[in-house]
Amino acid sequence: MKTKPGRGKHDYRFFEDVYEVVKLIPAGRVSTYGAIARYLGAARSARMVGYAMNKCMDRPDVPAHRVVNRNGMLTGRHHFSPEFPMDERLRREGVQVVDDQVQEFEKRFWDPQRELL
DNA sequence: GCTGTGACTTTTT
DNA sequence: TAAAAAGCCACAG
Repeated sequence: MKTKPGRGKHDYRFFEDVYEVVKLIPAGRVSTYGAIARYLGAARSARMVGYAMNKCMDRPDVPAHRVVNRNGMLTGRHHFSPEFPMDERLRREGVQVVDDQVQEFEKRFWDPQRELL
């Protein structure tokens, strides 16, 4: 991803690239804000990834529930609709979640840098 | 174009 | 070991 050809550096949309990566996360797997930020070449912009997620709530095509913090904790569950909670969506995909914590997080972790190359 | 902000992460008390 | 502080930066107003 990163900057697309033909698109000036000024027009670079960080959020758009975040969404693209998030959409690539396979069902039943989870990734982290930091990993996504690193893959996009903005290692110090992990917060921005979370910020992007906040804005993507009106985008059904972005599985924001598969993005957690580096400890596998569902820090953003309160931003989801109460009728479709983050942990419930994950469980439906086969991810065990106990007390806002992804179980076997290291095995579920999906690193775009490694998996996507 | 300056200011505040945040679904993070790392370092320092 | 747990809590607090500090970097970090794209985006919105």
